[in-house]
Amino acid sequence: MGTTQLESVPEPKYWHLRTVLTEALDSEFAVGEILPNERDLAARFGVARATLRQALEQLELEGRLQRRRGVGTTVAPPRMGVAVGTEQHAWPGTGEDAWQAVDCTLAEPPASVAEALETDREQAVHTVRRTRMTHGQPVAAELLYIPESSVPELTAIDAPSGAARARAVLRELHRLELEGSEGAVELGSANAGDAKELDRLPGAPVLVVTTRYLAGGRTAALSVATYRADTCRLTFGDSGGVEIHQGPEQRAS
Amino acid sequence: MGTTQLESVPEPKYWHLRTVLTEALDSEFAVGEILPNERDLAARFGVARATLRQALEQLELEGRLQRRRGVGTTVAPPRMGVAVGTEQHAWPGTGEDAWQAVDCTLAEPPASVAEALETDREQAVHTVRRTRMTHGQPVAAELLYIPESSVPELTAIDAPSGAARARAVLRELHRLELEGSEGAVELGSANAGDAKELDRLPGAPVLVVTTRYLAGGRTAALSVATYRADTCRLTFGDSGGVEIHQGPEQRAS
DNA sequence: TAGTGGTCTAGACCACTGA
DNA sequence: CAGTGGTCTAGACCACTAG
Repeated sequence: MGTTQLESVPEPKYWHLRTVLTEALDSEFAVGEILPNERDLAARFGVARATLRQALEQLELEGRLQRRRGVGTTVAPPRMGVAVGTEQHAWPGTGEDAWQAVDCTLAEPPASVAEALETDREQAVHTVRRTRMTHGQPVAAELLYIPESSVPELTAIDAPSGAARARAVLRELHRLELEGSEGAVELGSANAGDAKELDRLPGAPVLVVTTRYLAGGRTAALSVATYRADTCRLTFGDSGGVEIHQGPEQRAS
Repeated sequence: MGTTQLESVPEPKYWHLRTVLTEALDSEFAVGEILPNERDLAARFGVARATLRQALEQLELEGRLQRRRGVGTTVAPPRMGVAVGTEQHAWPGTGEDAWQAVDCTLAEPPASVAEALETDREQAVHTVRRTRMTHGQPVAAELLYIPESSVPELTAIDAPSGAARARAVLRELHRLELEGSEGAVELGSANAGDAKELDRLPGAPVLVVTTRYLAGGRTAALSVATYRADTCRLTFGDSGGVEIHQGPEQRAS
């Protein structure tokens, strides 16, 4: 006899579980604390492990939990506010932001990048790979595409590749007068390369920030940065941004 | 279809499946086309249905697929660019944006909202609920919190609630001189209410845009808008934003 | 009513971490 | 090594949509 309650609109078990766990996290657990393992939790709630995991995945997506294979599930700290708006009027790599140049290559870009850059497909571009650290943790991996024509003085630079060359390219880019920028934010999933740099598994949810930098009436550079969606809150505008934590469910009927 | 041997780092089946399906979507399917059902697809690839679903979930998260219960899985169109940056210097509800007022109530706010508004907890706020439509589809649900002190002339307005009152509150709000705004974007999951307005299931991934509007040296209004992460690309800056579609996997080792 | 995606189960094995 | 989360299976039933 299964129908014991559930009113007229039966709620999925994993969703109800998410609510229960959310309340438990708010009231009974401290940041960094380790939860019981999945098998114990599933038994305690009387559900299959897969169902329990579905609830944990939700909470991880919301930045409430952090799961590490071989270690356990811990209560995550509030998301870090990461400024991306103040850079809208500054070249990448200026200021004291915590970007760290990793590598730089010169090659033909993917077709989609060439299109966005409005260059010929054969036009080579410098591809600078950078990592952004905040509070000692990697929060973003970026690919910066700079057409050769944006930094013509660089063709004869010494360093063939590596971080030194990346910094040289940025230095040269900053000689241009930035006229403006525009960008977009969307949800994506980390590919193998980004996942490794962000210390996550492939497929982890990321916020993809695409920015086009304008100078000399053209697109002088294009940035595609992937931010860890579980740990980051992207802030725009003058100060650090607003921090709102959704309270308990609104509007139950 | 050579046996691309899995080297020392075996790739999960669902991840490999995601790659294969991505390539198939790029080359063999048109937008809106219906895929074979999950049971057939799973059999075709020789995996369990749950594994196949894990791959489909990834693709849905990336905005490549759209799944509807009772109907099927279809190829999703490219994400819509939705401007949120140009509003940074305009009050909500001005301009020709496709917001539609739904309701308005006057009550004490949740604690987290009161804190962000920098008001006393007992200070009542107008809560305006709006929906944003683009291309005939709902893309965002918003809760706009306006302290009573921001629109004092409104205390004696006629309409007690409903869309009419919502519009009246906005009208009154626009009499203030906007001094600036700041905001943040983060990943969240739709609660029951937002999910219904966005035509999604609870837990669906959303981009939560929190904006604080400044006027008279105070926070005059606070907006919490949830955008459908599967169909929306949030654009900032002057024009429509950059559109980059990640090509095939980079950097296989 | 037939067919779809959504939920759930009870197992199994694997990859990784840390003692 | 023992214990953790990650992957995978082969089923089952349910909620929803459309003809």
